[in-house]
Amino acid sequence: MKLVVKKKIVNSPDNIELSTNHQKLINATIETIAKRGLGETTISHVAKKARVSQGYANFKFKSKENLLLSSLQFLSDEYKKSWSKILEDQNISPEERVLKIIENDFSPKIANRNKIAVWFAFYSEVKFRPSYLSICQYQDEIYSQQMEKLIQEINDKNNEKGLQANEISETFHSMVDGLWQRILFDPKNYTNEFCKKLVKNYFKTIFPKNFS
Amino acid sequence: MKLVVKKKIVNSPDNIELSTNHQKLINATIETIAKRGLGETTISHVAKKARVSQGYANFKFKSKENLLLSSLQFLSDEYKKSWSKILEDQNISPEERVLKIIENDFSPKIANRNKIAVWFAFYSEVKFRPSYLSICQYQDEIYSQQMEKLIQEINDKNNEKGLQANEISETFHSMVDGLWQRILFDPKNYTNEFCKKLVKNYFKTIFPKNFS
DNA sequence: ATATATTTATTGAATGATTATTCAATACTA
DNA sequence: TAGTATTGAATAATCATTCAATAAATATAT
Repeated sequence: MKLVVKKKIVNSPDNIELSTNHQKLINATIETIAKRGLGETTISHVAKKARVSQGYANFKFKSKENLLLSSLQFLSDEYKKSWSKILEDQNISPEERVLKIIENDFSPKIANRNKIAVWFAFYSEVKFRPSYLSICQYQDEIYSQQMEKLIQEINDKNNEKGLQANEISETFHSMVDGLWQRILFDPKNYTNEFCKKLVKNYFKTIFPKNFS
Repeated sequence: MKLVVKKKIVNSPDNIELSTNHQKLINATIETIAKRGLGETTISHVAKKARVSQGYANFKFKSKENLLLSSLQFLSDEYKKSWSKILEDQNISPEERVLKIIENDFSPKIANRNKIAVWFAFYSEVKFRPSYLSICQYQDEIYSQQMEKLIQEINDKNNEKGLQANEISETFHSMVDGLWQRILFDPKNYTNEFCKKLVKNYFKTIFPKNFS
């Protein structure tokens, strides 16, 4: 009756057919939220998209809430992995590293309207669900810490403006969050390239010698 | 059975007892979203908080959707009024105007965790409800336009960095949105004063001569 | 190998709770 | 008295969750 596919192969978010049911359901959840919003996301929609029964989805994740939480965790891990790679890369100057982080933050894989809509769906619940908040906070915190360290390195070489690394890092971080929001609201004007340019220009203003 | 209060007096969001039923319901909606989130906001909760019957809330606004929309419009108008006042004020330099706008954007009345949570509740639906999007877009657009004009004035006097007014204005706008988000996530570290400082320092960096 | 037993994975229909919406009945006002 | 404002109980729809039934996979015995 049911299409039988090979199981337990890989987590491949892009190829739903090759994933485990666990991963299929998480991907389907993210796609459903991107398409309909959190409020209109039902177990039934998700199960249909993942090609499993409604009952199974609930059984596998114990509750809808747990499925949503797992999906947020997946998104967060995915993002973290992408910039961790940049930080692990050794032979590279802090300036280049900053530029690569900007490229990553506004790459189409990260900063597209679907993904951002999903992030905002979870953000909007952060005040009411401590479990969502802690995932988002944790991510923010390590990102901020790493970024501050990086900026400190640049600052040590060449700090004309007398600004603290912490301030620059917070400002940068806020800018990125704000620009993501603007991609959601007004993707025509806020293209990924335009956003990158704005952020790069911010660094040029702060460190004219380092970012030409 | 029901407490009778004087009607049709004033729109006073802070004193629910003195408002019209229309305004009472809008205030109650905003308070309920702030307390429980959009997903857990029911007509029944709102009606209870506004001290009217559930049926009446629906009758008055024709639908829940319409009540939510009216509440978003109210929030948007409230914000717009506060900065329009600053723009209308004549005898004032563009620099002072910018500073006043920053003060306003991070005043406790505007940038508190409850209000921001409500904004984010609506933001999260913007991709799926064109009516929400158009209210948010319209607000953003006029804010951006006015801000750009203001920065152009400053730029004309003293543009060391060779940056375009448009770019500075977009950067500023993104920073404000991003900082609001951070007040929601991490109010301990992102106090209103800290946010103001970050934004003011941005202007100092761009226009060192104008913002001392 | 083949048949059978046991365990695990998956289904889908039933349940019960929640909730927007309707509307006839009632209270209030002029 | 007529008209308007407001109620609250009934309705119908939606949905998360449960669970007995079935299918598939694996182990065991022949």
